[in-house]
Amino acid sequence: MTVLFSKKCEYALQALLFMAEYRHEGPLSAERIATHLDIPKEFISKILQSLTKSNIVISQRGKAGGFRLARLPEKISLMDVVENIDGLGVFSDCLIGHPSCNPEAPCPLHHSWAPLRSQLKHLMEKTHLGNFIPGQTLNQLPDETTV
Amino acid sequence: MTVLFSKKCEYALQALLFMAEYRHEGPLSAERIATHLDIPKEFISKILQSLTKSNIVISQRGKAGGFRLARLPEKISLMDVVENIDGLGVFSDCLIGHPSCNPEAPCPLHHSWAPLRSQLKHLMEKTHLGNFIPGQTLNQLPDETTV
DNA sequence: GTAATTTCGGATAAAAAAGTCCTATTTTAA
DNA sequence: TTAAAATAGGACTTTTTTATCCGAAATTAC
Repeated sequence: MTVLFSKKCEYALQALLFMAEYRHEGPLSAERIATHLDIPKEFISKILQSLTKSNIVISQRGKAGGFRLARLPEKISLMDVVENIDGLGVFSDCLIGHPSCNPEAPCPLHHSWAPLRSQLKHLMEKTHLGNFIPGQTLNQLPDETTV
Repeated sequence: MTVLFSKKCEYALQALLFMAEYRHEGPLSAERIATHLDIPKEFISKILQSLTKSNIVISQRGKAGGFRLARLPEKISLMDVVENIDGLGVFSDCLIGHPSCNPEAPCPLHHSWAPLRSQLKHLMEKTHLGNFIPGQTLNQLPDETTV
C-alpha cells in the first residue's frame, strides 16, 4: 500500500516536478524522464499520455519530441495532478470505509479525521509545481516573456 | 484505492468497534460480525485470526465460541490495529514515494507533509476503542469489576 | 524523400490485494 | 457420547494495480 496516492500518481508528481525544473530544455522524452526517475519507460509513458489528455502536459511526436508542461509551473497545482490520476476520493471518503458515514451520521472517527483531511486538501490545492523549482522564490510568478 | 488503510485494516477497525460495543454479550462469532459489517464471513475470519495472533482479540472454538477483545477497549489504540494489519509505513514513508527522501535530503513535499502525518499518528495513538462506545464518556476508564 | 526518433494505443503479463472454499480440529450443549 | 457450531489454516480464485510489449502514426533532421 502506498501512503495516500497510487504509484501512478506518485510517479506523475515526480515526473512533473522534474519537467518543471527542466522546462527550458524543450520537450523531455519519456525515455529521459524514466531514466531520471529510475522507473520503466513504458509505465511513465502511459501516465504522461493520461496527463496529456487532461491538458496538464503537451506531447510532441517525432524526433526531438517529448512532453512539456501545458502551462506555467505556477499554474499547475498538486491537486490538479491527483484529481486526474487518483480522483478526489481521498478527500471525501470515510477513513475506515464505513458504508454509511456522512456528516449527518458520521462514523466514530469522522470528526477527528475531517480537519486533518481538510488541511491536506488545502495543502494540495495551494501548492503548485512552481514551488519546487530550485532557486525560485516561493509563489514567485516569473515574467511571462522569460518562460 | 482506499483512503489511507487497506480494506483489511478498515474491516479490522470496524469489527473491533463493534466488538467493543457488544463486549458484554460474550464471544461474537465471525458470522455475526460479518453480517453486521455486511462483508464476507471468510474474509473477516482471516482478519480476526491475524488479530488473535497479535493478542488484540482472543478466540474461542466450539459451540458458543467466537472472538472477544483481549483487554479493555480503553487499552486498545487504533494504532495497535493499524500496526498489526498494515504496518507503520503510512507514518514514515515519503508522500510521493521519492526513493531517497529523508529528513536530511527531503523531497519537495516533505516539510509540508511531516506535520500532518505527525498529527495523524498522534490521533491514532491517543484514540482507543473505548472512545467509541456509545454512552461512555470519552477517556472514561470504567471500574474493572464491571467489565 | 527517407531514416531515425518519438508518442499513441491496444493487448498482454505479472504482482498484489481481496475474496472464497474446503477440511480438520476444538468445544460445548444436550 | 454424539451432533452441532465454531475457529484454524491451507489452497485456490478473482479483481485490481502495476508493468511490459509491439505495431502504427507522426514529426523532424538530414
